[in-house]
Amino acid sequence: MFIGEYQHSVDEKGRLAIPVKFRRQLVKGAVVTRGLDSCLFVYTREEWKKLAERLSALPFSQANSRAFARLMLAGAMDVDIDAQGRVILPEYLRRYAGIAKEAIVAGLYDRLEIWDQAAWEKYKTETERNSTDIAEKLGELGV
Amino acid sequence: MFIGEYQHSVDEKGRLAIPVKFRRQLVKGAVVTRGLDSCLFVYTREEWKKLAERLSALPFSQANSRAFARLMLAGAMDVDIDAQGRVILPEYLRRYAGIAKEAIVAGLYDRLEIWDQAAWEKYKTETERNSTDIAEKLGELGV
DNA sequence: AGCAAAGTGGGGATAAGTGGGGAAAAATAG
DNA sequence: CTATTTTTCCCCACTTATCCCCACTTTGCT
Repeated sequence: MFIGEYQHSVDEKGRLAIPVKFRRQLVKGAVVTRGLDSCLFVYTREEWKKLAERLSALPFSQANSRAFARLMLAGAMDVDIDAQGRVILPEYLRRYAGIAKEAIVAGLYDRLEIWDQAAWEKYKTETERNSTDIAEKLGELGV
Repeated sequence: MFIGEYQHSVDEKGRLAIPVKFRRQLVKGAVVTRGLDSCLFVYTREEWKKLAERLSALPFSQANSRAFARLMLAGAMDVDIDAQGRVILPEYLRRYAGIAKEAIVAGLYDRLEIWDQAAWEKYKTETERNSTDIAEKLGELGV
């Protein structure tokens, strides 16, 4: 399970260090995808497989499920961790998440999220300002 | 398992390099056919066999399922990977997909798709605009 | 303060991507 | 049936990108 928030830099080759705490769970490989709110999601291979199977099971005769599966599956990239504990983020994913130099790696229980640092700060302050509203909505969900 | 999105060029002889990550699964040969949304589908021989059987089992009485089966079955072409990891795309398939010079090879779990680069970009931006409800769809999948 | 472990950057070897030439095979005409 | 042309396939070579390894820096702990 992934918990915590870490700041790391992305070098010129697009490499990003995975925090030590998360490495052991990802040595068998990870899958990085376009996530929501302009960040990237990182899943273990097993977690990803479950998701991909559900996506590929969507009827391919229907235009919108075809489109959805294409975005998710083609947008994904499976990556390996090098000897220094880093992964290479493909250029198109960095561009999608607007990751320049400094990135945030956050653990969200069953996945990691990778954010551009500035975007993360912005998102956090906005969310904190709205936190009472969000709390009310969570209440509606029975939490 | 095919995932990810790769850009490759088609040379004057109609040859297209298969991304390294996909080659091992296709060394035994592949089948390229006309796909949906003006792209080409690529299956392993085994996957193609399963699909072809399902297609030929479609109700013969319905005009549109007949047309669909014809599109895919009649357009299919058996291709081999050369020593450089490339396949030759027949002229009629390149014309069908509008592939000029730059092509995109996308992994969609159990098949590859080959797109003309410009067509792919266009399709993606249009789809992204229409799927602000990605979150909802992910929710439906239980993610 | 010193040691160890993690983070970061870069250089060199190796593999992948791409284009083109030539041999073998096939097709067509004489 | 043979000769010439065309097409297909295989191999070579150059360029570019990827991967692997080494080394320095920083951080945290004893």
